[in-house]
Amino acid sequence: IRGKVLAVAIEGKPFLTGGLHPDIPCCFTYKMTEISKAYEPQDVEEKWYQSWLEADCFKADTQSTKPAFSIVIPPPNVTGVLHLGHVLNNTMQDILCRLARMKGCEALWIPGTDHAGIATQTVVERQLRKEKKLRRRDIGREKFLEHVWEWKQKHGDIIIKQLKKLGCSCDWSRERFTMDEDYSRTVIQTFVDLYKEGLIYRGKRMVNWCPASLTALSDEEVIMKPQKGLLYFFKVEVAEEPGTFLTIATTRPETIPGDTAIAVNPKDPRYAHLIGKHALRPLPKELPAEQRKIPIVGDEHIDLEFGTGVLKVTPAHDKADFEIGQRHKLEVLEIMNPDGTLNEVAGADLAGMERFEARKRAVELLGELGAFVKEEPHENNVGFSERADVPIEPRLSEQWFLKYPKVKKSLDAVRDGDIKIHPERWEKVYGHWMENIQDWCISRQLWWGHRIPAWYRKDGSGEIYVGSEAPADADNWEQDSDVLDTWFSSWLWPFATMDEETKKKFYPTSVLSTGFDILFFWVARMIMAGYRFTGEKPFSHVIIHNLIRDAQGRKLSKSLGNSPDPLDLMARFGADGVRFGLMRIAPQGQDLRYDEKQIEEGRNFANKLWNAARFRQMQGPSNPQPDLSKHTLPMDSITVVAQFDSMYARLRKAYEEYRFSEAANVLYDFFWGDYCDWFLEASKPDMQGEDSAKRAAILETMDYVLSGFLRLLHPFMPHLTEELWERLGFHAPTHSEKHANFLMYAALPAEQSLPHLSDAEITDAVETTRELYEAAKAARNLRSEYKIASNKAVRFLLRPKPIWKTCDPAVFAALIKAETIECIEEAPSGTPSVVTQIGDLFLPLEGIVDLEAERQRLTGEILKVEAEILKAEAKLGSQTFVQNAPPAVVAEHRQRLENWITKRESLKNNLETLG
RNA sequence: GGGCGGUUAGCUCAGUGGUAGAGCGGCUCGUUUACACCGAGUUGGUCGGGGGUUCGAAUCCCUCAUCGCCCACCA
Repeated sequence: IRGKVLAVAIEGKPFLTGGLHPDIPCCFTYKMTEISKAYEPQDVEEKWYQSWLEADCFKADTQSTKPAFSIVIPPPNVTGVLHLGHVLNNTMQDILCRLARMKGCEALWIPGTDHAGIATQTVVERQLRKEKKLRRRDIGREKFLEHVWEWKQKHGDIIIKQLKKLGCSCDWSRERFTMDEDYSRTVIQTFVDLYKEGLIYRGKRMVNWCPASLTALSDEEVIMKPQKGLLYFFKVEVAEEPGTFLTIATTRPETIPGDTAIAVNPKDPRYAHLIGKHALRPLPKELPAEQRKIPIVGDEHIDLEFGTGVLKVTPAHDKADFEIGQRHKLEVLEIMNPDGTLNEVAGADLAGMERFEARKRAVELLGELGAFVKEEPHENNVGFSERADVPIEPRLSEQWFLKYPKVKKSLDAVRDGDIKIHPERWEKVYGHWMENIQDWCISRQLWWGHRIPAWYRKDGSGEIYVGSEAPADADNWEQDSDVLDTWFSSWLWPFATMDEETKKKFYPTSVLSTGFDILFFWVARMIMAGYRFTGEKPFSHVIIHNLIRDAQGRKLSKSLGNSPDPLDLMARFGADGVRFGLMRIAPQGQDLRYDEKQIEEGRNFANKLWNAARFRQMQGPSNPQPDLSKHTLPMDSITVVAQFDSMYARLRKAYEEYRFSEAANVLYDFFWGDYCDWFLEASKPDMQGEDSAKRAAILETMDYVLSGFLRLLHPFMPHLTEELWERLGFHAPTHSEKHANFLMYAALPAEQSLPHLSDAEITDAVETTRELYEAAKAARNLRSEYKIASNKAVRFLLRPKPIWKTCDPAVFAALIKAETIECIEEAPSGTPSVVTQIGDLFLPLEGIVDLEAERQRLTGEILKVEAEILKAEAKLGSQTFVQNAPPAVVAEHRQRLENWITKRESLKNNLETLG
């Protein structure tokens, strides 16, 4: 189209009227689409995710010559559905990956899921019981596992689909599952290697037994909870001294039949003389006294202060007692079945009873025997099974254990900064755990998992075979029925997910992002596995984020019903809105309180950006690759670009420290405040103005800032920015020729936007603009004082200072909604005024002004200013300050004082003219 | 019992030595052609208490209080 464009209409409705001057010939072709006023994310997000997938944007190339950046996803449970914690964690990872691509790295993000032994098995068992009234033992191992696999096929990719909705740029072609064939082979081989090295051994030890899941658990899977219970006191007779009784305090009277000693501290004067004698255990009562006779031993570990200072020792059912038993070679008497019921050893009265029932019964029995003394309320810590949420039972059983490899190396790696944990304080926690590390019980009495590659000879010879394949004469052997702890597979995750080629390019990985709750379960173990099996660290940086809590500070949980569904949030606010909203409040090192308001803010910001882009689009086509050096930039443009640069600098710093909320806030504040509230508002008059060069310069500025901002924001809000990038038609140097059209591969903007201007020119513009904007605020304040409607244009008078000469009156007028600004030399009498750095502003409102009120307002101002002056004078009057403070600080105070004094003079002057 | 972290506006939190900040909420005004998922203005704080270092402390040190978390075999 060549000619004069007066207006543009779409379907008969005027669309582009205000933006073009009728006398300016235009030459452009412009594909116009009507843009809706509010951003509607759903279609946009779906569309772009598909486009990225179709163009293979997430696929990492092992042959690439670009520097590598890699992350492995903390594999969510295959049973899982997305919760807010996943959203937080995976958004962070996505941001880092997308940023890396824009920095010119070859980024790989490996996704996958974890088979989650107990969790998955429990879910499937429950379903089986509900739907088919079957228990797993009814159908046998093989059939049961078929059910689990079936279930996994059906539900296993739910969480993966949800991650896609969130916009995660994982390389889905490399999705892994901890029970994949390759992966399983690695797990088994690992076991075999460690066994051969002597680090894995089998032994009968005290383990944490879960009577509900019927399996052993690692120490990490046990959660200590304070419980209100009772401390029971009962007495036992000393066998050698009939009539002498010892009173014992215990929380677990039901284990009395399992007691094989009484222990006292040898330093305890009350009891020391009894050491070596015997006591008569009251239960089971049917046993003859001779069989109830147990030794009284002396042990340093007995606390003289607690209870009566006499401890009953139950080596089979208490960890500490077991150790005392070891020290004194005590008999180990098991009185409990795996499911937590008492067995016949406990005696006829208790046999078959559930453990808590048995406790009550035992107390009754003691009473009947006259051995019961008293009970007291007592609070103690009881270990609960993390999964089943029932008290665990310390139990002696035959299990497989791992002596951790490379402990020292792993400790040093973090201590020496080879692996950095963010925030740093977690390094201490890590160090503490590593220093007190205990052998890891790795066998689980479950079916769902990697079966332990150990075979026992059927002939009872006790011969054990451990290997990655079954022994040749398999018929003579029986495989161990247990499986490995899930974490025994996940600790290999960073490298077991990679083939040789991938490892060469992408291992060690760059960053690992996870919650602090699995620092020991997973992170520490991965480090040790990394050093042991690859000879290298598995990752260089660990980002630890904290828990999301609700507005009341409670943990988010299904049972409390306070756990919002991220899919619902994404449907209502858009994935980008959820991502951004959450990132803005995701500080490190502290739990974050979630409130839907914050997600709403994310959505609002998306809408703000959408409309700012829409505003630009209405002014005509944008320059795909804006170039500021071709224009004479007005002051406001220089300022906003300088603000963009300093925002970008702060953003880089925030990224360096992995401070995502800082990064999000920096982006938010610049765009909403500097760009929209000030720059866009200031530039509006020039959009309709006569000066085409100026208009072009401003449009170029908008293009420059938008193009840069979209790139910087992209990692946080990938869909929306990609959409606007296309709509505005921007181009930038790309890091992938194949994906040149995608914002997601665009190079980041230059760090210096105005290299053609001198520092002085920039500082000058920024300073002047700041004064002008400050003055605008003061003027708006004055309008508001006099209740002038914000849409009403009024006349202002200005007694200018020299700086006014460099300001654009039209801009100022627009900012303060002035009909005219008339420059004057003398303060007019009887007129409300405000004192600013660009001059004294007067608001002539004849007849409306309450002079007395205005006088009071000005007097109040003067008082405030005088207080400031006094403060400043006191400061500068202090010799110690002037002598000791840095000269720059002193100069700053001097300048401040001068400004206050000038202001006071002006105010006084204006007050006088009121009459 | 050991360790770590928090305590700043009504709420959620920034702010690591130089004039106490943001968002939300509250209140007032406004539908002006980017945006009511909006704009303008305004109201909120002796920075948990006490002591110390310093010319100067929300910021560094000590101490107390309080809340939260992690670790630990007082039965």
